Parts: sequence; C-alpha cells; structure tokens
Amino acid sequence: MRLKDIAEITGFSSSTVSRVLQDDPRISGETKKLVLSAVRKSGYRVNSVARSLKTNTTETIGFMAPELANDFFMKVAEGAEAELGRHDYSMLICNSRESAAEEKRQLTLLLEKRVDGVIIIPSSGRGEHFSLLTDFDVPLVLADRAVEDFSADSVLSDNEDGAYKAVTALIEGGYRRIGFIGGNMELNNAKERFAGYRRAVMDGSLTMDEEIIRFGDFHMNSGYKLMSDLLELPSPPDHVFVANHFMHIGAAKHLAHLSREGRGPKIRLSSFDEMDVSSIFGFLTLTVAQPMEEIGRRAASLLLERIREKKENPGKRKKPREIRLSTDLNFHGGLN
Amino acid sequence: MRLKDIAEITGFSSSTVSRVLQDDPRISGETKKLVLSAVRKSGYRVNSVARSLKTNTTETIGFMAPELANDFFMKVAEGAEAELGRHDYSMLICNSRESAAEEKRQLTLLLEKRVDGVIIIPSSGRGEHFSLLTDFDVPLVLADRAVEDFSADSVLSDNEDGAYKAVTALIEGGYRRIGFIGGNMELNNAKERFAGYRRAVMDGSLTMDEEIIRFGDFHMNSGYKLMSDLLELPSPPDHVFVANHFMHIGAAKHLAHLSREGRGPKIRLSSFDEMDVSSIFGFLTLTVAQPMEEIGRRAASLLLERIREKKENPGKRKKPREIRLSTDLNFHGGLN
DNA sequence: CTGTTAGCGCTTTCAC
DNA sequence: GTGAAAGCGCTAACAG
Repeated sequence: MRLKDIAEITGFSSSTVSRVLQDDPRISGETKKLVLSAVRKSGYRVNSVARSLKTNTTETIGFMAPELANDFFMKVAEGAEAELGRHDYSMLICNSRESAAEEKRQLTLLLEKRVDGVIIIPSSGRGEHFSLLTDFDVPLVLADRAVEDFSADSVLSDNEDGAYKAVTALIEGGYRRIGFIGGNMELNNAKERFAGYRRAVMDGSLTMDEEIIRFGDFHMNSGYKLMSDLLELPSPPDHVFVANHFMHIGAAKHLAHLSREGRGPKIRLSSFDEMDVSSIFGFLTLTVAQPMEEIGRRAASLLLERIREKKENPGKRKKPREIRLSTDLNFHGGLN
Repeated sequence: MRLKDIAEITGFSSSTVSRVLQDDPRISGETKKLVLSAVRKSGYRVNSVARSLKTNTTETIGFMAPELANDFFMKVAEGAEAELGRHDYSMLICNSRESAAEEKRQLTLLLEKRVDGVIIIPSSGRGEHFSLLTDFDVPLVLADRAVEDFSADSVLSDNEDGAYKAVTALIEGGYRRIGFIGGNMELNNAKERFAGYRRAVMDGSLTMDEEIIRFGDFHMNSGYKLMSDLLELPSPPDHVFVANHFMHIGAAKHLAHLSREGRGPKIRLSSFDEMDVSSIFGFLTLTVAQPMEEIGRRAASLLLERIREKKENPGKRKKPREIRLSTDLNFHGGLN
C-alpha cells in the first residue's frame, strides 16, 4: 500500500494525500477526514525511506558507546532516547567496543545510513576520526567524555569540581590519608577527577603521596585489584576515593571479601558516580552523583538544535559549545 | 557526491559504478580499479537511503527492550549487535518502558522506517500487537520472554530446568526450607522458574509452603522488600532462591544491612542469572547462568535466517520456532 | 484548496 | 563488459 494507492482510493492526488499526512494547514477539513479515514482503513504506513530520500533527512541519529552492557552509558542513552522520542527521532545504536578503530568503522556506516546527527561517548581520548562526520556536515555531540584532538559540542559533568567537593568533605570529616583509585588517564574525565582530588588534597594541606594513588581502567576488576594493592601498603589509606562506579564496586567487593574472612580493615570508600546499587555495601561514605540521564537529554537536545540550525542556515557552522553539568554530593554512611 | 558524479569523473556509466560498488563479477579488473580509486579520492559514500528505496531492504533491524539501563537486556543486545554486525546490519534501539502500549507505538515507527526485522524482549505477557509486524510481513523474533497470545519465533532460556536444577542441588545440599522470590507472574519466564522451583520442591519431598513464596517485579527493590518479609516470618527459610539477578541483589542488600547491624540471620541465597557482580556478597550459593549474549546472537541469526527465507521465498511463512538455551549451574560459596 | 510534474540517488532489467 | 532507461515512494515547487 503506497501513498499513491490512497490517492486512487480517495480520488485525490498524491500531493493532497501527502499534505494531509503532513498536516498541511491548507487542506480542507473535509478532504482531510476522507483521506485519513482511507489511510486508517487500508492500514497504510508512510514509507520513511522514500520520504528520507526526498527530504534528505532521516529523523534518525546514531548513538555510539564503548559498550552497551554498562548502566552508566545506558542511563545516558535512556536520557537521549527520551528526548529524541519527543521529537519522533529514532536511535541507531553502535557499540564501539572501547576501540577507536571500531568507532571509525561504525561512523562510516552511520554516514551511509545518512543519520541526521550522532551522539558519541568516546572510547578513547582521541577523536581525529570524528572529522568524518564534520566533513560530511553531520552534527556531532560528545557525551560524558571529551577528546583532546578534536573540538566538538559536548555535554560533560563537572568532573573536577565533583571530585574536589567530595575529597574536601572527606578532609573536613577528619580523614588524613585519602587514597585515590583513578581511571584510564587517557580519558579527560579520568584526568579531571584526578585533578579535583589533587587540588583538594593540596588545599586541605594533606601530602600528595603517590603510593596511595593508583590508576585503573574504570572497570570492576581493576577496582578490586587496586584496592588490594592499597591495603598491602605498610601504611594504607584511611579512605579511598574511587573515580567511578564500576571500580568502586570492585573495591568494595574486595573489602567485603576481607571482612567476610574476619580481617576487615578500617577503611571507607567514596566514589564518583551514584547508581542504585552503589550503597549495597557498608563501606560507602560519599558519592558524587552525575546526572546521567540529563547528560543524554542535553546531548540530544543540543544535537537537535544543531540539526535545526543546519537546516535553517546551511553551511554555517557554529563554534562548539561545551555544557558542563554539575554533580551532587551525597552522604551515605556517615564519616567514619 | 553521488554515484552519478563518480560515473562522470571516471567516464563510466552509473550502472557500471553501481556494479563495482556491489562487486559484480562481470566488471573488468581495470574498470574496477579505476572506479574504486575515484571513489576513494572523492570520499564518496553510498547513500543507503536511495539504495533501500530501490531494493526494499534497509539492512536495519529494530531491537526493543523494556529498559535500556539493564545489564541483562543489554548483554542480549550486545550479542545481537555482534551477530548483526557480522552481516552489516544496524540496530535501531527502542525502549518500551515496560509498557505494551509504548511497545505498540514504537513498532509502528519501526514499520515506517522499514526495518527488515525486529527483535523484541516483551514488556508484558501479551503480544497481540505484534501482529502489526506479521501483518506487514516483517520477521520478528522474541528474546528472553515469550507471550501467551501470540506465537512467534523465540529464543529463550530453559527457565524451568534451570530453577529445577538449582533447587534440587540445594535440597541435596541439605536445605529443607527453601523460600522463593519470584518475578512478575504475567511473564512466562517468571512462571517457568516458579514451576521449576515447585517441581524440585515436590520431587525433593519438601512441603510447598506459600508463606515462603513471594512474588516481586524483577527489580532490586522488590527483592529487598520481599527478603525482609521472609525474614520476619516466625519460621523463616534457611535458603532463598531468587528468580532473577536484580531481585537477588536487592535481597542480598537487605541481608548485608542486617549483618552490618550485627544481626545477620543464618540464611543463604541462590539466584537465577549470573552477572559479574552476582558474587559481591558472601550469601551466594548457586547461580543459574543464562547465556545472555548467546540469546541475543541466536535471536539475531534466526532473524537473519527469516529475512533470507522471506527474500528467497516471498509469502511463505514458516511456522514459529522456539529455541531453548540451557543454563549453567554454578557453585559459589559452598552449601552452608 | 488541489493537481501536475520533476526528481531525490540508487539498482536493475534489457539491450548491445 | 558496459550503457540507457525506468522506477522505487515520496515531497515540493509551480500553476491554477
């Protein structure tokens, strides 16, 4: 069933049917009713592919994340999906598998599918290949992470501030030897969280001790391992600030194992990120909650704005905008 | 840059360029080289939209899940994505928000986008609206859950068997009062897991005691709440089998809270599902591991098969196939 | 308010 | 081995 068939059934022309479907105000109420009823009866569905070919827009955007089975990324995705859905956009999802090469490969596919724009949570700190998109004039918004070699619209948390607030609160709470489990330092958010930690330590007149500063990969197992390393130190920290949720769970898991064996050390944890499973353990003191869904929502709405601007003002590209969302500091277990 | 431009640059016709792009064997090596080099130089990308209009296939499938920020669903999605990627298919992702109505709404969108097929993890036990797809001859595969009022290809875990194996092992391990925290009983997998529990209890000559059988909604908080209910019983269970991962984490969280307060009851947990955070607590005895990614992979490959069959044999619809994947029983903490 | 017409960028007979 | 031409289903001037 094609639009043309509806035209034949109702006796109107294709253009009239097309206009009805687009709610063109010029169409008379009577005609509209007739056409719409024929559409309903026949079960006709517009062919978006044909429409896209004609209009040169697909109402589809690409969403690329380093992995899919990751609650943080998918909260961002849910936020984006919600915002896009309000505007009848769909989302083509891509798993970059934490690889910039794979990221590039998938971008070319998105390009061929003629998506109207792309949201990327970068897999690495580098994004030269994102120029693929801008070369083709496809709007791009980075979410959660920025890259160092490519400037693009982005929606990020205020990582440094979040870490600073948390560590400062810990110092005020009396901790004097606060360890740090950081993320992959090629990623800007890992760097910024570390910078926040460092600044808080300095401002709080504690000494920066490299012994109690470790870097992992933002995954659970590295949190587990690094926690274990820290505890084996002759003089272990009295608190550890962990730079993301997954490493925090890993670190807590290690503490839980120890305490199960009856040799639980006196130590507490705080973490960047807050998920609904964050507080399952008793070691948690503070979390720095990122507005995960808002990151997605804002990324989507910025992207839609860029798409609109492009349509209204072809060829004119605005200079990249960076949106920083602030985090919330939440207390959980008390300070000791 | 269009295909036609490449034709003009190289002096060949559009048809020839098109054939080169599709690796048509009739094209001479020389021509191929010439065209390909022009393609590379110009940065030309095929326009999939135009191709789709012509070929009536989009190489895109829809993937619908009740939520996105759910590691179980997304492991399935990753499996599907991997399989689809091997065949250059893309995935349009939809969040049905645990609502059949929303599910229906999004299906019509997928229909308009002319996806070649759809994978659905149903939000509810009902799927009359899935006929939207079959009416339009769009292949559909259900993953993880079946629906009672609509028969479709499906890839499911052997839920009953998994629960049966686990509970039987618990009985053999000496537990005599095994409670059950079930899922939303409108869902077939919740029902089947309960059936497995029931059969094991019967076969093991324990008594079915409704007191220690509770039903939640597969989310963490209901596991927490129901665990608390069970512990308040005059005669609480000595073990609780929880019907999925998220409720298990909730139940364990409750136990962790209690034991932190020094009043940890002597009770252990087992759970359907195994995720990498399953074993963070010490209460865990057994898990019934579902092959999450395989569910996705198999769903995708069955879907691709159906798409192929449809192309080769239009109009002929095979009768639905149900694939049951077996689960693995894994021991964690020992039996007491 | 409605119809005619051209054409989006590709694939694919059919012809040579 | 290559080209000419038609057409996928829709939209959007333009015309009336």
